[in-house]
Amino acid sequence: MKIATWNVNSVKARLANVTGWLGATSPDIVLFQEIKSETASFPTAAFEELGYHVQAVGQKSYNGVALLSKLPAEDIITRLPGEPEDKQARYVEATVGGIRVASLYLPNGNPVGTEKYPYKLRWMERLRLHAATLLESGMPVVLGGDYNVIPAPADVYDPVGWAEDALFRQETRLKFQEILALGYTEAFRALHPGLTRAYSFWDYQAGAWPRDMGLRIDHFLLSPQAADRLVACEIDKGPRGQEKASDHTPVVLDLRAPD
DNA sequence: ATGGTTGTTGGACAA
Repeated sequence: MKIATWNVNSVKARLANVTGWLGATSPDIVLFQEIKSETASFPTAAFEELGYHVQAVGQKSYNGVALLSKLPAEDIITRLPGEPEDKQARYVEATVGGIRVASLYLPNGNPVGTEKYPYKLRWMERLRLHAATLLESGMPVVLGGDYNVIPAPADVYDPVGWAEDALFRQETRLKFQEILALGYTEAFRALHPGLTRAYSFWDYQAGAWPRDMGLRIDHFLLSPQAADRLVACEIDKGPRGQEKASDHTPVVLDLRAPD
């Protein structure tokens, strides 16, 4: 079972790149972030033609997530619990093929010192509480998406320069570690300990892509029942080098079939 | 080098 996560930075501006990659790669489940589309205007038909069921959760201009699946999605939720007044479209979760899977777009949090950073930390605490609840089900759980978290110095081209950024500062990394401490496995690092320059995002500015000035901020967190089935987790840098690329590139998880 | 780029939208904001 292949599951891909990809911050596409506008699904409409990226439609040719995205459908081309899906046609070639054919993941069973696809998690999008930053669709930048209202739910009603999401290009559902283009993905149905590729054989996917489509769950899109959008808003005007910003944010937005989607979950595509070759098998039907059941028991869908479209909000992260815990702050009902939060209307930002950042979360969708469903059961597909016996796996509880989420597409999440964690707040960026910059600039630190504005309301954006405490919002990020509150959102992370809500995710921690919900992730704990999900473990109680005993189902395999896969939480994939753009976490806007650089977990460790090896995951950023310039750790000193990024020390106080909302994606890397100590408080952010500790909160991410608290989620892992519940019993979740970060799939890519578990399979590639010590690997450097394995990035999933390169800014559009200042030649970040040709200079390989990247960040690893797109992750899969796996419950123990999902981690037991972990086969592979790879970053596909191909799409980032294409014309009209997103600033993120897809990460692909592979889980073996249950015993 | 107080810069640079992309997307939504139709100016300013988010990343």
